[in-house]
Amino acid sequence: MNQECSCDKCELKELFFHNVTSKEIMSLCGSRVEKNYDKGDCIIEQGTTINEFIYLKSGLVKLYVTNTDGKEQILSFAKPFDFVSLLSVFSQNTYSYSVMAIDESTTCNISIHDVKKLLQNNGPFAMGILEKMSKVSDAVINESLQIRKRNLRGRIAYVLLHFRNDIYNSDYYELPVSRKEIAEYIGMTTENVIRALTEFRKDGIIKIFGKAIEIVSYKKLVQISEHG
Amino acid sequence: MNQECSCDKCELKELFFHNVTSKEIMSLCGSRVEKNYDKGDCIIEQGTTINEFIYLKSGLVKLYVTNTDGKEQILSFAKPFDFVSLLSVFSQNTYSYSVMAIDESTTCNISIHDVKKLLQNNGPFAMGILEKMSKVSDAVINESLQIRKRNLRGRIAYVLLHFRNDIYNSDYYELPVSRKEIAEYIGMTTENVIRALTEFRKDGIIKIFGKAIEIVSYKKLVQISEHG
DNA sequence: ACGATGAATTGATATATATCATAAACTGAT
DNA sequence: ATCAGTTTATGATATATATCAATTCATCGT
Repeated sequence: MNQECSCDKCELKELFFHNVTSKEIMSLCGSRVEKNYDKGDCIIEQGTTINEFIYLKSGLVKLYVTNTDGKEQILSFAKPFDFVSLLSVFSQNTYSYSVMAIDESTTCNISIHDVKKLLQNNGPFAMGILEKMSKVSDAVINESLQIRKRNLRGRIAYVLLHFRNDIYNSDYYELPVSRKEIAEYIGMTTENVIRALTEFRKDGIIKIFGKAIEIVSYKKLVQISEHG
Repeated sequence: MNQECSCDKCELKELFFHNVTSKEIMSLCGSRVEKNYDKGDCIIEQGTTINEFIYLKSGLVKLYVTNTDGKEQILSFAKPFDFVSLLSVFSQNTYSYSVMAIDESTTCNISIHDVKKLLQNNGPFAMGILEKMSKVSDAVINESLQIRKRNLRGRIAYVLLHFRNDIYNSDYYELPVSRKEIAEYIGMTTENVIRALTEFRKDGIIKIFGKAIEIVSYKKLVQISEHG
């Protein structure tokens, strides 16, 4: 809460606002708050009022919407340096999706009012935000298209590669999500997610130890992702 | 090309940039070009360099990507006041999707360089763009989620209602797209799109005269859209 | 250590959707 | 008016996915 301001040392600063001087960033410091979340903690709840601009300093989160029938659809997984409260911030008063930590996470929260004030007065800062926002939206939309054009096996391969390449950079990793959550992400049933994983295991493409995955044949996984 | 500048009279101006003075908009006028397109004309081709900021003054367009296997996925339909070259403009050098007129359309094109220059110097203008961009991205993402959670019948009902409510504001309208394009939009086959339409017709929910659709029972269509 | 709850798994079956084949209706160019 | 190509339409069949049921496995709190 009242921590010593350390924004000028923040390793995230330049990534976001590479056109903005240290001094300008510092001006946000007064209202800046860091928050820690455990796995499973809710960071943003769909429907609540937006009054902070939130980005992820460390950890991993899922963005999802809850439908009227109670079912959840996962929009995207966000990793550090991704703005978490990005998509709706400038167009709506309330969040149209929820965000939950799927790993221990730290966010940096800034009063939306202060961000807007800075935007008005600082062109390069505005450009930085626009660029980042454009990138994040693009990524979410592209992800959705990628998933939609694949069948079950292709979708599972795509997800495994997504974690491999975009999150963990390793052929061995712990899935940060349940089979059910993978199902909610790719729009298929939990049972079929499990069946596809089992198939891949039986074909020697991956090894499975509970939540841990080892990619044995990266090549085959890419092929399945691309051609079903 | 060299038309008399009439931006101050442009009815679109205030919708986009309600915080920006007439004078500021005028500063863009030098590089502003209007272009007309016939139905079927390509406005933006996926992969080409982005050097203009394009928005739709009148008409109707489809945004789509062409996959490596030649198949097309329709992202969204855009109507006047929607930015057409929006999503990638600030994050990429080339378009990641194509835009085609599906009705006679007019666009207003502004040099992207000039827009960026104005953004740097004009906070309220930047805020206006941010808001609009946020809204458009939100809409595209939401559309995708809406479609994904429905089955064939629900998707068709959703699409018919989309044209009804968001584009034509009438229970009777001419579909601006082929059955194949509807299929590319909702991610199902052309045959099944046709079958669903036929079913609705046989059930007395809609009437079909070629491309023309008459919604007979709005209520039932909503019900199908919501509960399959 | 215990039971309780939810997660992962597997199989049998039902359902939805895709594919393939065919034909009629429509469209545009000559 | 005619032909070629495309769109719309319909049926038969194959395939993919969902649903339902039952079981094991893991995890959490008392």
